[in-house]
Amino acid sequence: MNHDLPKTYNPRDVEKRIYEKWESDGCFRGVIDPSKKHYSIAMPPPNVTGQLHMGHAVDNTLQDILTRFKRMQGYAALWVPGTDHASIATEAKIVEQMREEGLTKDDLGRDKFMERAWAWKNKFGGRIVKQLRTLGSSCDWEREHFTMDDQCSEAVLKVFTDLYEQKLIYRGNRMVNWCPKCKTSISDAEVEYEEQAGHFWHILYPVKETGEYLEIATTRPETMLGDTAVAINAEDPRYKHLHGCHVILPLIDKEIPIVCDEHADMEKGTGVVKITPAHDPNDYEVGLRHDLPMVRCFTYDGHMTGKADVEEYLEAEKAGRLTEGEAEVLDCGKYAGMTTAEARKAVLADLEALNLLKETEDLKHDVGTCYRCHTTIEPMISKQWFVRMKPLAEPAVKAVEDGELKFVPERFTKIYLNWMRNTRDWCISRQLWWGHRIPAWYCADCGETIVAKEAPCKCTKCGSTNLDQDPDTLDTWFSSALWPFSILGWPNTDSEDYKFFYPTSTLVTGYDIIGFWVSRMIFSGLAYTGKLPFDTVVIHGIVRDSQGRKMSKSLGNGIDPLEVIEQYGADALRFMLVQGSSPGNDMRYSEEKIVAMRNFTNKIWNASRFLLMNMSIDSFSIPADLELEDKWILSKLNSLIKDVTHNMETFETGVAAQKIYDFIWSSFCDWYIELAKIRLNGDDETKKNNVQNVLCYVLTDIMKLLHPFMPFITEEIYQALPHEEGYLMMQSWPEYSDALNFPEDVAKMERIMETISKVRETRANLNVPNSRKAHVTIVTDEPASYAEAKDFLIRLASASSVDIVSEETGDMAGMVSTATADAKIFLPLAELVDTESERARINKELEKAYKEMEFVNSKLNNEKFMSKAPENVVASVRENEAKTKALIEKLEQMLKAL
RNA sequence: GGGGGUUUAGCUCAGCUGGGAGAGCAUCUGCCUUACAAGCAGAGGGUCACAGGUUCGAGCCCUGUAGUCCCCACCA
Repeated sequence: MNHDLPKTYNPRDVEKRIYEKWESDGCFRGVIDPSKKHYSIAMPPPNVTGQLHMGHAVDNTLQDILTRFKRMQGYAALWVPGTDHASIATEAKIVEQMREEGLTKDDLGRDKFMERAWAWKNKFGGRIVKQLRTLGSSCDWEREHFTMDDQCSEAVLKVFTDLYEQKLIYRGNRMVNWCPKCKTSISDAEVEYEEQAGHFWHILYPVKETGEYLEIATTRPETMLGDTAVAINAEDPRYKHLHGCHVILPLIDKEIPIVCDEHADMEKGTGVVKITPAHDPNDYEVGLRHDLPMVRCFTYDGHMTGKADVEEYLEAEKAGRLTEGEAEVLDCGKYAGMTTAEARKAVLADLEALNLLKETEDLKHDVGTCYRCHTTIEPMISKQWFVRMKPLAEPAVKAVEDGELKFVPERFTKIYLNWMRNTRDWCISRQLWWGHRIPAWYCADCGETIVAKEAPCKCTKCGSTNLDQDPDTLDTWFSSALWPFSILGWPNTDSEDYKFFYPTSTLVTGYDIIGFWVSRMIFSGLAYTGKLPFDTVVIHGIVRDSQGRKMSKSLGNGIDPLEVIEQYGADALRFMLVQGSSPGNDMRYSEEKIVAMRNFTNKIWNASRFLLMNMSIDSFSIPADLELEDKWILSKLNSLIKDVTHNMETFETGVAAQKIYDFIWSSFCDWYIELAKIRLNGDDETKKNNVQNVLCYVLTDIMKLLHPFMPFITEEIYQALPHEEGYLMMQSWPEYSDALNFPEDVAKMERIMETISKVRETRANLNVPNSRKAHVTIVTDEPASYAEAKDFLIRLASASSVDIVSEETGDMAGMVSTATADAKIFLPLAELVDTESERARINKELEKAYKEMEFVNSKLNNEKFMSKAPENVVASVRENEAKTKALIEKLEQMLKAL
C-alpha cells in the first residue's frame, strides 16, 4: 500500500492476493497447542458437485467470523472444511448426463459407473472448494475431507459393523418411502409433503354375508387391488352386525375379512377404511395387528405388478430366499404393467361401469414427495437396513434436556427435541451406487448374512465361498452424521487431532437440516465417542430475494454470491449478511444494502488513506499527554471493545457488526478525525506526533474488531499501518482496560459536542453556507470547561472566531441565539432573520423543554416511583431535571432579551 | 390437528436479562469544507398489529384476538 492511493477501494485487487498469502503462509492451519484451549468447527460439508449459493455464504461467513474471533482471542482454532458425496443428488446428475449420451446405469455396470462418478467428482469437486476461498473462509485446507475418502469411510465401516453387532442395525422387510423415479427408498426425513388437489372416491364393496354395500372413501383407488381387509371401529353402531363378516373385493372378486381396528375412525368419512398393508403405512400397522396378508401390487418402478413379478416371487419362495415379513405379489391381470396413474384411471372406469363408484369428491390433501425429485412417494414394503432409533435417541434427548448442549436461538431446542422424541427407525439403505456400499455379504448357499469391514473369503456358517455383497449403499446422512469426529481421525482415538480438537465447539447451520443432520450428529457423537460432538448449535435463517421469496432454481431468482463478490467484494457481502440480522431469522437480499456496505468499505478505506497521508511515525503507542478528544475516543473505543466482545461471545454477531459500524462512521470519522485535523495541520510537532499515535492506535484496534467480519480490507490496511510483524488475523483481540476510561472527559467532550451541534443546527436552519464563517459567542458559568470548544467550533461549525465568556453583554441582544443546558450560544447573523421568526424558534424549543419538564416532574412527584425505582434511575431523572431547568431558564432569558 | 416465527419510520430491518424508540435506503434543505459526493452538515417522518393484565414504569414479561410466514403430524 503506497500513500498515493485511489479514492475508491477496489476489493478485487486486494482479496485474492491476501487470501493466497494467508494460505501459503499457513495462517489457516489448526495448530495443536496444549497450552491453549481449543476452538474447533466442522464445516457443514456442501455437496461435492454443488455451486456456492447464498446459503453457503451466510453459513460460512458466520463460521469464519467465529473462527477468526476465537483465533484472535488466543484459542487454538481449527475450522475443518470438506465436501459431501451427496449420494442421491450426485447420482441423479450423473445419470442425467449419461442419459444425454443415451446410456443407462445398467448399460455401464457398477464398476464403469463408479469410474464415471469419481471422474465427475474429481472434475467438479474442486469447484465449490475454490469458491469458498473467495469468501475469505479461514479453514484449514490441509485437513480438507470428503465423506467418501478413506478416513471417513473407515468411520462408516466401524459404525456400521459395531451397530450391527449391538443389534442396533438390522435388516428387514418394513414399510418404507419409495421414490419410483430415483428407484430407491428414502428416509422419513426425506419425504416432503406438498398440498395437491386430488379426489376422494367413494367405492362400494359388497358384503358377502348380507349382500349390502359398504361405502369406502379413498384417495388412491388403484391400491384396492392390494386390499386384504376392510376395517371398521368395534364401537361403531352402524356396523356392529358386520363383525366377522367379509366383503368381496370388486374387480378381482376376492374375499377379504372385515376387521375391527382403532384405526377406523367413526367420525371420519363413512367410518370404513380399506386396508392395503403393503402400500400404506397405517394399513401396514393394521395388517400387523390382525396378521393380514401383505399383498404388493406395485413394482419398484411405479407399475402394476404382473405375471413375471409373481413368478419371480414364487421362484424366491421355492429357493427359500424369502425373508420374514416379505409381501406377496399380485398378478394385477388386465392392469399389470400399467403405471399407477394409468391404473387409477382404469380402475375407476371399471368401477363406474359396475356401478360401484358412488361419488367423486374434490379434495385438497398433503401428498408425500421425494425431496430431491418431487415425485410422489409410494409407500412400499421393502427389505432394507434400519437403525434402531430408540436406544440411540434417548441419551440424545437427555443431553439436550439437561442443558449440556445449547441451541442459539434457544427456541430451536424444541424443534430438535420434537424430532428426536418422535423419530422412528431410520432407513439407511439406498438403492444407489454412489456412496458407501453396505458391508454385508450374503451366502448364496445357506443364506447367512455376514457383516464385516472387509469382504470375507468364505461363509462363516457353511464355509461356502459363494458370497454376494449387498448391492445397496448407505444414506448420505449416515456418513455426515459422523462428520465432526471422522474428520478428526476417529475411529483412531489416539489421533492427535481427535484428542486435541474433539469435541468440536460450535456447529453453525441452517434450521432446515436440524432433523437431517444436527440430530443425527448428536446421537452419533454420544453413541460412538461418548461425547456430544459440539456444545453449541448456532442456527441461522435463509437468504431470501428482495421480495422475500425463497431463492430457487425454478424461480430463477437466486443471487450468485460470486457475482456479488466480483462486483462489491467479499467484505461487503459478508457484512451485509450479518449486519442488521438476528440469529435464526431469515433475511432479505437487497441491492441497496450491499451498496451501503460497499460504501462502508470505502469509508474505511478513505479514513485509512487520510491517516497514511498524514503519517510520519513508524511505530505507535498511547501518548502520555492526551487531549480531551483523545480521552473521549479512547473511552468510546474501550467500551466498544467490551460490548463487541460480549456480543461475539453470545453469538450476537449482527449487533456487534452494527456497533462497529457506528463507531467507525460516527465516532471515529465524523468526529475524531475531524478534530484530529486541528493538530495534524498545526505547527506543534509534539502534538502532531501525539495525535498520529492516537489515530494509529484507534484505527488499529478498529481493524482488529472488524477483522472477523471484513478480513480482507482490515488486513490490507493493517499491513500499511505501523504494525507488529505478521498478519492482522494472527494478532490478539483487543481487551477492555480500566486505565482507558475517562468518564469526566467524556462528559465534558459531550457538552462541547452538543454545543457544536447546536451551532450547526442553527446555521442549517438559516441556510447559512459553510463558506460564510461566523463569530460564535458562548456564555457559560464555567468558561474553563469550554476551553477546547474554540478550536473545535472553528473546525467543525464554520466559526470564524470564538469567545467564551461568563457574562452576557448588551451587544448580544440582536443576535441569533440558541442554548444547551450549560451554555448560551450567540451568532451574529441577525440580518438573516427577523425578530418574529427568531422568537418563534425559541418558543418551539421552549415548548419541547416544558414538555420534558412535565415528564420529569410526573416521575419525581410520583411517590411510588421515588420509593420503588432503583437509585440510578432516580438519579438520572434528577439529572435530567436539573438540565432541563437550566435550559428553560436560558431560553426564557433569551426570549426576554429579544 | 399441534408447534413456532413474525407484525417497530415510506421500504428493509436492528433493538443485548423492562427505565421515555434506532440504523440503512428513500424524502426534503444547504454544502464539491484538499480522506471520502460511494461524501459532509441539518430536517421531517413511528398511540412499536389490536385488546386486556402484571409493574412506580412495557416495544420488551403474561393472557387473548387478528394478519402473515414456516415447521411438524398417518388423516382413509
